[in-house]
Amino acid sequence: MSHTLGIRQAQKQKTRQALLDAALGLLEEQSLSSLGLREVTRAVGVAPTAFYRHFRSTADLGVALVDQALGSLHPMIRTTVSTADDSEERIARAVELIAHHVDAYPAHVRFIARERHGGVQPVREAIQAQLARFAEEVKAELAEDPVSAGWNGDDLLMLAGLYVDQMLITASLFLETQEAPAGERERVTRVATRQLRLISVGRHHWLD
Amino acid sequence: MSHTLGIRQAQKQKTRQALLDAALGLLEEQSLSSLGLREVTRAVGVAPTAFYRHFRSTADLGVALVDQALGSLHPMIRTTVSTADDSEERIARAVELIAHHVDAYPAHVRFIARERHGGVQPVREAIQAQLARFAEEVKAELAEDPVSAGWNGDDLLMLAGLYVDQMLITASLFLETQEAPAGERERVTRVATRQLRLISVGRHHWLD
DNA sequence: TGTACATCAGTGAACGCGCGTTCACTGATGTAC
DNA sequence: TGTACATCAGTGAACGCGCGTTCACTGATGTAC
Repeated sequence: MSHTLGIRQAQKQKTRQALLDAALGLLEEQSLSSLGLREVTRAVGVAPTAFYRHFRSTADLGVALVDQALGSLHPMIRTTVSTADDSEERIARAVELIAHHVDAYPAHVRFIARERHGGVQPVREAIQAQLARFAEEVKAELAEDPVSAGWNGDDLLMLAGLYVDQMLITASLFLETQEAPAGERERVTRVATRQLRLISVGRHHWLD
Repeated sequence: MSHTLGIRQAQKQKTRQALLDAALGLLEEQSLSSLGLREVTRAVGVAPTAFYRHFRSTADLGVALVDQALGSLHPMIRTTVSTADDSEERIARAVELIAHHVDAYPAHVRFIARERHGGVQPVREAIQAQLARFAEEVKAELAEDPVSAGWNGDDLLMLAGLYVDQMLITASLFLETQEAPAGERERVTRVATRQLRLISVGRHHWLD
């Protein structure tokens, strides 16, 4: 049996998660920079002072959100990249994976896209650090592909970064289609597919 | 002689521009979503109520900032794209152009990168609309290049979007190097150059 | 050119409100014996 | 198992403060004659 939390700790974690969830919800319509501690506690239904039992500030809460949001993006990016090598079919499946992830965790995607260049430094840095880790992982995965024979490390990392950025851009575009007329989603799918294809073509002819 | 403003209108425009400039400065450390009207007027040295003579709200001011910021990005993107076709030299010059633009207008670049996915809807929409216009322009420019012979319109627009996004990402990376150890700038230059090169390679073999 | 009136960018006082933070507290949970 | 004490997540009152917005105002600039 794994470690079981006491009643007290379990309740504390539950409240903490409720604060994180409420914050994520409130961040659909504003930036972390303007998120108020009282807003968050009000949404959860606890006293404002309870906030301090879990976080020093909303910036601190933001850093915690980065881990949760990128924890969910992590498997998506890994799967997408290992899928998106070259064949038409596999690229199409990769784009579908991104679309499904946006459907499953829209608030996470929005949070990362918004705060990646947002006004709260510690959060920005946490996101950059995690994305850099992702790029390293993608690089390692690319390195095992036969297409990468003859590539040096810098170029592999460059390509990995291109994939990670491209995935975030595409995810962000899918997010916008949630409140857009039907058909927009298909358009985004087509554009994203062709962009991945162009990168794939460049990759195959890199050493020509 | 061009139209000369009266003293009153000239002074009004001066104050308006002072408000825009002050806001842009304050936005280096926060998002528009948390920018206060009183902060801005305090920085300029006018009464809070003077703000309403120029803007309905900080969101309204943000939309005005979009025009100014993208007005400065406009020539940069045009020149970069018309430069970045294929040859090694021209790609290198395009990346230099981006770096110089970031040096010249760091606050504009930061503002666009931050608010493109930021928490203020009208500003987000204004940025998306302008970037879409840029992509159309880039598409028109690409269409005249012999390399684009045989390309359909959708694919040209897809490539144009890829260039625009890539430029913003690169500009944003250069921005970060302003407070980073020397050498970071060279690293960003090298990575950006190779990413443009990979896109260029993909472009040349697109119809293979 | 001079005069009388209109315009309107910027003022300053006042308002009600929600903010972040402090503090001493309560009462359920945890621990030692 | 039962008792006595310690811990600590969440409370609720209180604070000083800066916010956005209203309003009637002032005085330099603009306009009509």
